[in-house]
Amino acid sequence: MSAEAKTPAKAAQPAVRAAQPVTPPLTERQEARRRRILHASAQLASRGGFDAVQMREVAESSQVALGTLYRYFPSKVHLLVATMQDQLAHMHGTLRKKPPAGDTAAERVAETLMRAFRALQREPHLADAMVRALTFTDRSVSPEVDQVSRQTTVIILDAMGLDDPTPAQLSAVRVIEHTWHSALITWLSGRASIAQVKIDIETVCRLIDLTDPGQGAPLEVPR
Amino acid sequence: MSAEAKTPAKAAQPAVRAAQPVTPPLTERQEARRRRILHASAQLASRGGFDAVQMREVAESSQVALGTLYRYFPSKVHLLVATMQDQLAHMHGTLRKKPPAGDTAAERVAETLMRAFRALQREPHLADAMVRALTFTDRSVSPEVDQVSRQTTVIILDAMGLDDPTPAQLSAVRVIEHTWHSALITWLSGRASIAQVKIDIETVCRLIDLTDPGQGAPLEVPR
DNA sequence: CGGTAATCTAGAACAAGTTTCAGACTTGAT
DNA sequence: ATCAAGTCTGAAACTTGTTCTAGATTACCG
Repeated sequence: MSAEAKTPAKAAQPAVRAAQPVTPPLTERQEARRRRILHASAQLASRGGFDAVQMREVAESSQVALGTLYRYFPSKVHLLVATMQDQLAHMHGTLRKKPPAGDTAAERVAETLMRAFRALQREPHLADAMVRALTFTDRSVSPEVDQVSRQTTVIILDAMGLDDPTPAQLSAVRVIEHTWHSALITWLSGRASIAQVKIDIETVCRLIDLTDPGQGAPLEVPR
Repeated sequence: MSAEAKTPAKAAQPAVRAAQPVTPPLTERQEARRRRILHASAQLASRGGFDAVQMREVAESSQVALGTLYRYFPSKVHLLVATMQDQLAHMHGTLRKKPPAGDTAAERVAETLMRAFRALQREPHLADAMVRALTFTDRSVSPEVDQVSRQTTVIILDAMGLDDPTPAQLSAVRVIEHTWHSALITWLSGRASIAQVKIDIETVCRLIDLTDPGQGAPLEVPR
C-alpha cells in the first residue's frame, strides 16, 4: 500500500523529523531528490541570496515538480532552514578537525565564531538567504529552527570544552547565540562592518569569564 | 509647479529622510494621510500580526489608493518599520516619565527592557509584525532600521544615566541590543518562554558592570 | 505477475506584494 | 481665474510563494 516508500515530510503535520539522524525511511531515489533540491537551493542562494531562491527555479534546477518540492519542504523557509542545517553540520565537522587554540574558554569561543564568520563572508549571499530564513520564521518552522539553535549551542560548548555546563554557563551561551545571530543580521544588511561584528563577538564572549568557577558572582540561575 | 506639496518619500531614492524631525514639507492632508496609514497598519498588525497587514487592506482602511500607499511607504517592510518608529517614540516618552529605579546601571537597563517587554506582551501580534519586519529587512530599508536602532540605543543609555559613554560601554550596549532583539524573536516564535527572555536580558546586562570604571579589564575599544 | 495505494509530474489556479497607467484632482504661481 | 506640474485614484497587470488537480509512475504486498 504505497509507492516510493513513505511520505518524506507530511507537510501539514508537526512533530515529524525532529532529530537529524532519524531520517524517516527514504528510497534511494527520494534521498537523491532531497540532495538535488538542497544542492539547487544552496546554489541559487550563493548567487542572489534569499530572493534568488525561487521555488520554481529550485524545482527546475533539481528536476523535480513544484508539487514534489513542496512535499519535501513545505515552504521556502523550511527549505532554507534545511539548507542551513546542512551547512552547519558541514561546518561543525570542519571545526572539529581543527579545534580553536585559545587559552581561555572565551578566547576559544570567539575564535570559533570568527572562523564561522569568515566562512560566511566567503558566501555572503548564501549567508543572507539562510539567516533571513532563520529570523523570518513563523511558528510552523520552529522545530527546525530550534534544531539549528541546538546545533549552534553544541558548537559553542565544544569550543568551551565543557561536557557538563552549569545553568549560568548555558545562559551565557544563549546570550552569545543571540549576539552572534543579531550581529550577523546587522552585517548582512550593511549596518555594521566586519570589524564591528568582531568587536561585538569579543565583547559578549567576556560573559563567559563571569561564569568561570573561581570568578566572582555567578549569574542568576534559570529555574 | 506642484500639487499637494512635495513628494512624501521618493521611493527609489536613498538618502531621503534620514533624521526623524526633518520631515520634508508635507501638506496637512498629506500628514493626515500618513497618520491614517500608520494607524491602519498598527491596527491590522494588532490583530493578526505580520501576515494580517496586507497592503490592499491597509490602503482600504486608511482610505487611500494602493498606489498612494506605496508612494508613502515603498514596501510593506518600510511601512512596518515606520510603524515601529512610531511606537518606539511613544514608548520612549512613557519611559521618560517614570525612570527606572535600580541602584546600578545594569539593574536599570534590565528594568527598562523588561518594562518594554511587558508592553510588547500586551500586543503580541503587533510586536510580531514589527520585529519580523525589522529582521527581514533588505538593504533598501537599512536607513530606517538604523534609525530604530539608534533610538533604542538612546533609550538604553538613558536608563544607564550616561551622557558620555565610553567606547567600551557602547560595545556593551550594542551587545545588549543584539540580545534584546534576538531574544524577542525567539519569544515571538514560541521557542523561548517569557522567563527565559528575562534571564537572557539580566544575563547580558551584567556586561555593563564589566565596563564600569573602577572594575577590572576594560573591553576592547572599537577604532 | 497483478493490484493498489502512495508518489511524482505538468500545469492551472490562487494569494498577496508590487508596478503601471490613464484620468481626475490639488496646489502654487502667474 | 488659469495653467503647469505634481498627486491621488481606481483598476489592471505582473511576480513569486503556495495550493490544487488529473493523470502517469513507482514501490511493494500477496
